[in-house]
Amino acid sequence: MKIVTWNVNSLKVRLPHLLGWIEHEKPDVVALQETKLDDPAFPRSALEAAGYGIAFSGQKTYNGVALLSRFPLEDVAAGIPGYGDEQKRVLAATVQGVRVICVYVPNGQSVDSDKYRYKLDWLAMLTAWLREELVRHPKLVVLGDYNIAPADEDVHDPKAWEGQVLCSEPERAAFRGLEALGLKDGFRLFPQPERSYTWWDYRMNAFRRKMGLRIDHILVSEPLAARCQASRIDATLRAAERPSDHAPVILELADA
DNA sequence: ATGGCAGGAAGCTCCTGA
Repeated sequence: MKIVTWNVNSLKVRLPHLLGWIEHEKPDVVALQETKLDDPAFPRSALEAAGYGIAFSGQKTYNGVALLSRFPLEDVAAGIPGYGDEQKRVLAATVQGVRVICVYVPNGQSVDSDKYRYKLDWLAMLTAWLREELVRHPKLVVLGDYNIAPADEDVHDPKAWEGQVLCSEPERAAFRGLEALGLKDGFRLFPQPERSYTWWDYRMNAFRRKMGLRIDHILVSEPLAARCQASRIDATLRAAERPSDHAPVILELADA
């Protein structure tokens, strides 16, 4: 099973990119973030015509998550239970016996902002929920835009980013807290090229200058880690016309 | 110290992203 995550930064704008890419890459499961579409505007027919079952939880202008799957999406659920968050950032479904949770972690804006506080609170709620989910669903994948670069090797200029949002120690501690639940960073299960990033600022020719961060991740529970065969970032789309500022991350899982 | 770029909604500018 090939599973991917991609922050599309507007599904309306990126639908042609997505359709072309899934036709070429043929993923089985796709987790999308920042669809920025209210549910009635979701491009349902185009994605169904491409051969995917779909689930989505969207809102106008901001946030919005979706799951596409070539296999049936079962037990679809949006949001973190018991957490009254109006922002559409979480969508879960079971695919082929694997619980798949798509997450769009808050950005945080800057470490001295209210949004940073919200980000850390949100991550604490996510972690508490996933601890329970792992009991119910030992085969668990949590993938999406985490808005956290877990280590200095995930940052093009660690000195410049030290202590900044996306790289700050409390955010990294929250990421380690997820790992402490038994979740593994799927990308790092395999040798990877240096300067592997998933996001590059639109400004200052950051992509061409390889000034990126690795902030999109696919975490897998231990039973699934044993089934992982490969993982990579596909940066080709970042060089396209009107690109998303994020690149897809791909994980290949052996059949059970 | 600031802006750079992009998308969306609104409406001739601002908010958010990361």
